[in-house]
Amino acid sequence: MVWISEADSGSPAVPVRVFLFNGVGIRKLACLSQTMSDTRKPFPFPEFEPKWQARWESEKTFRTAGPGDADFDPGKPKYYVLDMFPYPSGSGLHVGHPEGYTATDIVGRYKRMMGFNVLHPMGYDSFGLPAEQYAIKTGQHPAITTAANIENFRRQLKSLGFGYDWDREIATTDPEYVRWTQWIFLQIYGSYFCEVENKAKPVTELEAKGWTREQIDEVRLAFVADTPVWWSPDLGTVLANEEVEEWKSKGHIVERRPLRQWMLRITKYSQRLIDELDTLDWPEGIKLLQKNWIGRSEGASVQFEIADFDTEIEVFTTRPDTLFGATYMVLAPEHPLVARITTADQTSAVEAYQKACASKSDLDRGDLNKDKSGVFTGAFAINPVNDEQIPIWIADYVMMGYGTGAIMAVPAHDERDWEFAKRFALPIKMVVALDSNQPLDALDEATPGHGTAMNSGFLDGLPTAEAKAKMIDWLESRSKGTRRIQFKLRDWLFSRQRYWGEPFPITWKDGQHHAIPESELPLLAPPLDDYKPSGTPEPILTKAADWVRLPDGSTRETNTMPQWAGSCWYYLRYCDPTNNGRLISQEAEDYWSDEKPGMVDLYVGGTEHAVLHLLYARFWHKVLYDLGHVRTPEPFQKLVNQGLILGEDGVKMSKSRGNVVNPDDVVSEYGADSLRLYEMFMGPLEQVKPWQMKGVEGVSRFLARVWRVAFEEDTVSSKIQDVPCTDPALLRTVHETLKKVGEDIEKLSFNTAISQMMICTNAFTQAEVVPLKEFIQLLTVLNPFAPHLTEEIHARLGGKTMLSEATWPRYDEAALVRNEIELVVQVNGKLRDRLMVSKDIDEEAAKAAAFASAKVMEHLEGKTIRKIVFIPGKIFNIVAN
RNA sequence: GCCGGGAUGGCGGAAUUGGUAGACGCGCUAGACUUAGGAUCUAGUAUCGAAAGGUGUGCAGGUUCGAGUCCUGUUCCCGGCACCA
Repeated sequence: MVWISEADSGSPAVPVRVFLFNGVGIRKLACLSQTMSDTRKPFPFPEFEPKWQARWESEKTFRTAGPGDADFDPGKPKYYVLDMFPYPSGSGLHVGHPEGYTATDIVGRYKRMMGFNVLHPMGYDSFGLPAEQYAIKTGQHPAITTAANIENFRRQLKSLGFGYDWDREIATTDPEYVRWTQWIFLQIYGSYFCEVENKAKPVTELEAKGWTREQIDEVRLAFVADTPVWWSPDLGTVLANEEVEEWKSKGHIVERRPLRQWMLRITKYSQRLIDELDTLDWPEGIKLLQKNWIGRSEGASVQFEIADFDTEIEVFTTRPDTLFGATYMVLAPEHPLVARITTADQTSAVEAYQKACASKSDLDRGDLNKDKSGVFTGAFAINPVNDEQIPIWIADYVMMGYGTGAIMAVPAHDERDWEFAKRFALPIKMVVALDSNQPLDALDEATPGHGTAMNSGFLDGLPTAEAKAKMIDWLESRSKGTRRIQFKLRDWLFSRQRYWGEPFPITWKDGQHHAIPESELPLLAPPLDDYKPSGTPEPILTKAADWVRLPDGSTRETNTMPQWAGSCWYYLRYCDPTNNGRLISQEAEDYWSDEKPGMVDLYVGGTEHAVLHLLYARFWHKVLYDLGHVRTPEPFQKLVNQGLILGEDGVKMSKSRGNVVNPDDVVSEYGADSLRLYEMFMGPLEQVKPWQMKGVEGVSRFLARVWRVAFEEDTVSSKIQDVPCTDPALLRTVHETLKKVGEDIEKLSFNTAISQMMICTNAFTQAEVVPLKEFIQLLTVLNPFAPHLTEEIHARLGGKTMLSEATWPRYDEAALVRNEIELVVQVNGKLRDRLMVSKDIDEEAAKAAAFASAKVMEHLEGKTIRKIVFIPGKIFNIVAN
């Protein structure tokens, strides 16, 4: 039997059944279609997949009842399973999307069948630079292209049969969504970080204490600062550090320049962002990535006086124990003190060097890793421990952005300082003897390790850890330094000069910024005819003069927020997506949170967001938590990263390589169920794996076999009988399948679950009689994986209800029991025989059976038995020599 | 350079966590049904060997009655960070 449909016509096809048992079929085929391969379907999915999708949609099968809904049952346990929502690009869904989406769909459907109230929503991260670039190219407003792209994504997602609650669909560009993104910004803007309580609090508390407006602006979590930023003249915006590479690789110019920008004080949360990772069920690798990104190091800050100047230089060091070995100092070329301390005869050299550095990016600096460069300022600092005068240099291996932008150089024990000292013939003084007994005078490289202090006055003889502590105490007692913890994490550059983003809900008057009233939210960007970058750092919204100028003489902030803003909190909005009075109702927030630290039970998405989205979202969530708007301290309890799907050639899919697989093509050729199943059967979810079209055919054949167990031609197979299962082996296979599939879904081990269902299907194929009840149990556990096919078979077998609403079948422990097992007999650990024995055979009986085996005796010939190892039910090992 | 992850048949991958290596699928081989097969079904398929049997989880050692799994060293591949003081 073959099904024919006009798969490529784009309209829902009416399938024509043709039986190919004679030549008529082929002639019919030939005239109905140009190429046979396009139209041969082993089961009629082009007919039933859209049918079931339409039914789920019209019956709202996957609608989730929440607090406030009439059918809400507060007694049901909640389960929140979330996908990283897509950026709706013009090229549509990539096969990487359905990988994670199918995984969460299986878990969501499974949890529903297990009796959970499952929240499994979908939406669109629809602001962003690419939409604006496209708008510039085509002259169409980004709202139009974005809407079209969303529509295409929605169609594709629906064609895959995902059980989303479409009533909760959101897009970050929706005005109602923008309202709450801006509202959260105002909460951040209206807060400061209280160091005592280690949390954010409203700035109104400071007002009450009599702080001035200027003082408050200094501590807000959202603030304006002049910082060197990455600016792209042809994109017309600044970029975050992390975005620079991406746009550069697309051929855009990116340069460094100081600009006045909005920043968010994420650095205040550094310690909490590290500590609270421990409460989360995330891959250790991702936790480590975040920890390294935040980059905590413990040490001390030390004050160095400058000879002949009434000023000091502060440095940060993780090795205060090596202070006696500091033989020179280095300032970053941009350090504000450089101009002041440089002596007249060094000025021209210093300025030339500064200029050379300014034209280099950080990346170029990195390339010069090996070759140290620098210039002497002519000034000297005084080492606080021994009052020695040490020269002050400037060099680009010291960066302004970390620590204080100045270091004490200890060339004997730091590789970079060593190279620099060698290059410029600066003194090297050894102050730590390593634990290994190396000769102290034959030093030919830096020794950064721990050891015992030497040449260090009051520290001599102390191991590094103690020497550090003692030195800090010494510095603190003389007010020349303090214990200090330093983080690599920088404050978050939060403003962009683009059009297609949320405007800041801020106005300016007399050089001061003000929040606009909540009642004026959402503040939407005005329509513009021209989004082209002007080549200047002026935000594009500046062009909308009428919008910018307000009647009271104040002006609007013209920067917009970065794309991350919308994705920082979307998981909250899904809980209560249409609430116009609040970000999320108290009841919804309360119900969808539980005792675990993270609100979302399972979050699946790509590794590319390991440090950006996942760090930003945690930060926003913590601010909202501190201010009492949410009751969990973390957003995502369990995180799983799906592995990248490579092209058939084993490399990353890309248009230029021509190895991109379009999900639409797979769906029309093999059906949505085959695509879903294949993506899950490829291998472990987290693993990187190449696409194989032959593999899609393989799972498609499996689904066809399931179909053929039920149907012969187009009638119900005579093998299907509504009788008790009398074959214990078949019954055992079915119950093993019920057990394993459930356990494997819990472990997200979908590939092995599918393999078990294949085994079960093969057993049904070979059985003389297929008991209806057991077959439907298989269909039920297969339903989360292949929902359309299973619903269709179930309905055709007379099922009145939908499998999607079935309860998960429980396996029967009794059906799993085997009376006979295979006992493996080994001689010296090598397999010699397998014996069918009773499942609870004891050692004596096992021994008798083993020694009755000719194969075993053959290998024992001429040997003395030394030992016998018997593992009941598994192994009988004879050790002999 | 530093930090992670990985290496199992021709291919994607299994292996109850120390107990029969290669489940399941792809591919391949042979057969059956066919005018036909890129459909379906049956059997086989790590490797050497005619067989008995030997050898096999990147490589070299070690622990153990027994190692893909644990320990030590090492090579290669992938990802991240990269002068972070």
